[in-house]
Amino acid sequence: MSIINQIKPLVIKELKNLYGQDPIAIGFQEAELTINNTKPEFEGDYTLVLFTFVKQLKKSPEQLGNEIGEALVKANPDIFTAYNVIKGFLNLTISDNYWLGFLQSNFSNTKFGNQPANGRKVMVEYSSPNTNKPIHLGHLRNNFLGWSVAQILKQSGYEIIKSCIVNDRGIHICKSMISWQLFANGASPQSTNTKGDHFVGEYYVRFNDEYKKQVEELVAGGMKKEEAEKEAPIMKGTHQMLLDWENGKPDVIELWKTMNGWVYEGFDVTYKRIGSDFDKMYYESETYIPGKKFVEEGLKEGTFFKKEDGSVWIDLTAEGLDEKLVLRKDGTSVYITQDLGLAQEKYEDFNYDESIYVIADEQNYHMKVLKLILKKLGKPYADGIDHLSYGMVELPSGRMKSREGTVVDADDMVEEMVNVAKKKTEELGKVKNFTESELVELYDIIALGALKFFLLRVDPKKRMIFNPEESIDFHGFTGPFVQYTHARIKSILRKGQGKREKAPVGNSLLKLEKDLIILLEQYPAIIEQAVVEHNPSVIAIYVFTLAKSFNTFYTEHSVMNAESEEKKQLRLQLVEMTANVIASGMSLLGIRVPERM
RNA sequence: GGCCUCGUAGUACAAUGGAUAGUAUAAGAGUUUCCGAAGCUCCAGACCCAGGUUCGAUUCCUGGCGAGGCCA
Repeated sequence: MSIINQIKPLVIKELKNLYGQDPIAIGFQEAELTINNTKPEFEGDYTLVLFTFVKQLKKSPEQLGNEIGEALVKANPDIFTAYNVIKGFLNLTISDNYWLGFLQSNFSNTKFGNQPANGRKVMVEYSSPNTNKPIHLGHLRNNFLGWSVAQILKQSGYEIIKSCIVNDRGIHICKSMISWQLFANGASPQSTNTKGDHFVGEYYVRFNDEYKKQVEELVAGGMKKEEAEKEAPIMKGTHQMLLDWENGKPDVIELWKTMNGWVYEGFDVTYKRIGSDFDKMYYESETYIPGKKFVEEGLKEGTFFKKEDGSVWIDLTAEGLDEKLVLRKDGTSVYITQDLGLAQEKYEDFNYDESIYVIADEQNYHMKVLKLILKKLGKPYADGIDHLSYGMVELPSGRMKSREGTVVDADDMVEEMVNVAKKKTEELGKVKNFTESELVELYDIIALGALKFFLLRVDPKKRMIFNPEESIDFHGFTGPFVQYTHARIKSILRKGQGKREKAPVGNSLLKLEKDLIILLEQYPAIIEQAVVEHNPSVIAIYVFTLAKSFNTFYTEHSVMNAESEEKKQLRLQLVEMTANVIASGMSLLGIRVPERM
């Protein structure tokens, strides 16, 4: 258990001893105690805020602080060595022996921070691509978030099923298909040497160009715009194709399969490159049918109702929302229909305790409705549904728009980062003895490290801005900074191999040594926070802070030329644990760390 | 029109009902005979506005202004 959580019950205990009442009875809970890191300008490691008690106990903060501080030190000399009170704050100093004991029992544990299996099963649905366009920067945020949250939960003892729902049907897919029929002349990704998803994406764009042209021609011929938009031959063809698809017309199905196949080949390359993987794929072309069945059941059971025109609805006015359409009058499904069916199917497949949906925040309302409907239907899994809502990645000018060609393509982005990594590395000239394949791997590690860190370091809920003019930095609060720190430590450890036997207790810690240990000790609590919040950014921030703290220590104190042999052993342990925790934290973000760079 | 987010240095991001609001970048000044300078040190610079609750509000509440999103 982390030291901060050990302190709380001790404080409660002393309060009880000192003031003769059960503190819980007079309103104190452990959770209400505020204990913070002591600010660097004051003496101490952790600080108890005293204002909370002042009123109930009718004592001045100074008096309270001194009484509690003295009692704590007296009762727990092995933990606390000193205290001081400034204004309403009780600063506590933790004994060096505690920190040293902690270090010695954990420094070589590469699994520090992991938790044993807890028997809970969680599905994480992420990525969820559309088969008519390649993956872009916004999808990358989704992929990295989903993968990382899954990893964080996995290391914390949860059983994880990563799933992906592919949007592979509907009018938009037909647009790409008809465009291919009209313009491709039988071309394929192979014949044009194009990545499959990009190939199909081009025909989707081509559709829109042609459609616009046809509408303009019709309008020029005297037709009204709305009518022209319906009458444009390419659009009529698309609608026909959708009908043919739903009716299973063989040549349409064949084309659909072929073109989706191309897209999947392209996606596979990208997923492999960025490290996304899934345990279970779902396809909307399959889930829309259970969705309809789901609605039928809801009708029978009475939660849904049918209007005169035959459309099916649910009334959510009692919940402060409105009436929501779940099936169109022609019997075709809307988005929510499919999602209802899919939720049911996922539960039947895996019997999960929790189901996390990594979906952009523009779907907040939709997800709220989904959960609400499932709840109204009394589904046992409704409460376990959790929307991990993330903000859009925007350009300085606003949202990315495919029509304006401002979409940042994922493959291009990765490629660009690899080039930058190569250039920067060559400039520094530290990799002369690397083989060609080692270099390729290193550039990949750095490039993806920079990209993932950049997208994960921000609170998922907040939208973030990416400026394509400035390529992602390698200095400061970045992945490569952390990776570099790791490489430096590994360099030290190569020199000090086999020399990390136990250091004697009683060694008094210098400030920068203690700062590092305190941070290391907080790692499990940080992971816990990331688990509760489903938020990888706390890990990114932590790992950066740790790397920074190491760098400060490193310039000030020598490891291999330490003042004494004991100090050297201690620092080797300290540094090894730092490397382990950096590697561990980065792995939770899906980022590899190099031995040398 | 209704509902939901969000307003923190030039820029990009943190944190917190509590001590002087952190970090990075960019700008300025240093730093390499000594374990890796993708580093380190110093120096500047911000809580949208107005009320309210509180011993204490950047944080919670209300209103305004501004940005974004969703619904029909």
